[in-house]
Order: sequence, then C-alpha cells, then structure tokens
Amino acid sequence: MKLIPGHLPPIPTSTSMERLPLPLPFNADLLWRYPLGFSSMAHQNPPSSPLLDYKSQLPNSLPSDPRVWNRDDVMMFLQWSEREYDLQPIDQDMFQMNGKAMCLLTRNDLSERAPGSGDVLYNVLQILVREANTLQRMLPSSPVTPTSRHPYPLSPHSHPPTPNWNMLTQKNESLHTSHAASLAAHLMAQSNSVTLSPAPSVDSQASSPQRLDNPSFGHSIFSMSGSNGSGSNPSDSDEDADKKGYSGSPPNTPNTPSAYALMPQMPYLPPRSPKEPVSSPAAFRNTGREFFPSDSSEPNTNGRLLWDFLQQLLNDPAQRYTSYIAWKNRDTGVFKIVDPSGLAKLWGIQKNHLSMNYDKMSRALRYYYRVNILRKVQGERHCYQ
DNA sequence: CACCCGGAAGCGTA
DNA sequence: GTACGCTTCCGGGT
Repeated sequence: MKLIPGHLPPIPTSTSMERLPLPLPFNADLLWRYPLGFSSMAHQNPPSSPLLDYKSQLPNSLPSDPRVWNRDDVMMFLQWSEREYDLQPIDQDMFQMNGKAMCLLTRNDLSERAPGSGDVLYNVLQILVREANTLQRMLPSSPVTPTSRHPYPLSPHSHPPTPNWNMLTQKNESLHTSHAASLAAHLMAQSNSVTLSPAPSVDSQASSPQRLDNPSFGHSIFSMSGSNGSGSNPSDSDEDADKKGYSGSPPNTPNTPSAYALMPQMPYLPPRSPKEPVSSPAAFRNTGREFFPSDSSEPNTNGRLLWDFLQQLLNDPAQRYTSYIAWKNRDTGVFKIVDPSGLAKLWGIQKNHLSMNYDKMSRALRYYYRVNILRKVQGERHCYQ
C-alpha cells in the first residue's frame, strides 16, 4: 500500500520547514520516510511504505528536483502521478509550465487545476522539493540532486547593478522614474525564471511565515509573505485619485529601493537569507520563492517575469506601490493597475525596455490569458484577476 | 480617445 | 538551432 500524499496532514510551508533544524546525523532515507516532519502524522498513519518508495519510482528521466523540470517533465510527472495514485485524469493544458512554476502553485491552485488530485500533487511536490533542498544543503558543492540536469547557477554575489540601472539613478529623473529605477534595480538583484506562471488563485492564504530575518532593504520588498497588512487594501478606493502625479510614490527611507539605488557601493544582496516567501494573489502567495535554492541567483538581470514583478509590487508589505498597482480584492485575486503608464515604466526599466508603455505591457498581460495565469475583469478598467 | 483584444513578427536569453 | 517570454506593431472592436 502506498502512502498517498494527499492524505498527509497539512504541510508546513517550506519556508518554515527550511528553518527547521535538520536532525543530525542526517539520513537521507529518513527524509524520504518522513520528509515533512511526519511526527505530526505519526499518530494517524505511520507510513507503511516509505516515501522513498515513490521517490525511487519516479520516472528515471525525471530529475528528482521538480524545480528543474521542463514542461515535458511536468507532463511526465502528471502522467506518472495519475498512474501511481489512481488520480482522476489531469488536464495537462492546465499545467503548461515548467517545474519551477508548478512548485509555485499552492494547494488550492493545484486543486483548481486538477480537481480531486491537487492535494496529492501538492504534497508530492512538497516532498520532492524538500528533499532537493536537503540534498543541496548536504552537498553544497554538488548539483541539487544527482539526477538534476543542471545545478542551480551559483549566485554571482558580486553581481553589480546593471549599467543601465546606474545610469538611470544618476540621472536626475523624475521622482517617479527614479523610484522606478531603484525598484527595478532592487528587483534585478533577484531572478528566478519560471516558464509560465501559476495562476492567481483565490486561496493561497496559505500564510507563509512572515519573517524579516534581515530588515535591510535588500529584503524588504521580498518579505511580503503573509503581509496581512495588505489584506484589505485601502487603495480600493484610491482608484484614479491616486494618479495625481507620483506623490503616491513610496517614501525614500533608508530602507527603500531608492535608497539602495543611491548607494551603488552597497553590496549585492543575494536572495539567500530572504527566504521570505511572497504572499500573493494566488499562487504567488504560497511563496515558493523559498523553494528556490537560496544561493541561486541567475546573472540574467533581464530574466524577471512580468507576473513575478507585479506580484512583488502587489505584495509589498509596506504597501509602497499602491499608487501603481493594488489589490482590489485580495481574496479573489483581483487587482487594479492604478497607474498604467507608471507601472509600464517600472516594468520597462526592469526589463531595460525604456519605451515600454501600458499598451505593450498589457499585451504581455494578455498572453497570460491563454495560459490561465490572468483573466480580465470585465467592465473594469485596468482590473485583472 | 482610451482601453481592450489577439495576430504576427521579431528579439534576447537560456 | 530551439523554446520561451516577452516586445513591438497593428487592425479592429467597444
């Protein structure tokens, strides 16, 4: 009899898990047997069959770390899961994404995309990711897993801000642009490319632990997890009123991106400690960012994805970007682009496409429709779900 | 007029 | 060379 992941108790967010001290001496097999801190479930269903079981039964060609899966791998995983756990047929069209994106999906996201099977998929993924993380910790100099096709790129810790970025910040741009640039610079410090993205889901309240291990700016915007503060967004009513210039821009405190921008010598902050998960509309919320190798930061500063970018703005714990974009209803995942052109500029700076405008950016957003990442809120301008 | 839509072609990156 | 995620442009609809 197999241990059905879907029957496991709720799994703590990986963020919290990652902070759990590992039992020492470490035993990888033990992890597979009790990959999720099964102490909590021991009382109900002692794993009669170690999870090691199904790990070893993963298709050979599948890297054990789901975050390195490509689309085909994801399909293979879905098919394997269907067979392995007698799941209802899964609509693969709902999973046109790579493994990294799939890992970002929350339990609810998965359940929406694979009714009846989401829990199982979620738990299996959690286990696989956790295992990969553990292996990575144990073998820091080795690829995440022996079967990984490629290890995560090591972080270019000395990775400096891009020249464009410096140029912008040194220019006497408008406050708006300056802020935009600084934000972009900050965001550039992070990158995790994901093929397609999770669709914002209604739930995902899956609170991720709210922690600010380091209050330094480098982490600020990424510490949005569980930012309940943004639960009911005051900008519900800000509507166009917020468009009165850029006065609504975030203040320039020493901890703001702008401040960071003005300190070129400030060391690059690898997204290491900021395991801060991102709470967000959806899939975003259950972070997943913490799923990524802590010391992995791709050198490609243009690699940020639009949805990721928007998510970070939306979930800024300090609500500094509500003059650009804000939740209308966080529970339903509906958000409004308060300042379309301003947001487009931000995005343009982020991608170094300085001629970016809302028309172009919205085209990119529309591409998200077809992959169920985004949908337009009919009749409401600049509102998406 | 601004927004919205989606096709088509092109580009940069991995 | 290929796939991907846009970017850019555009004609058409509301």
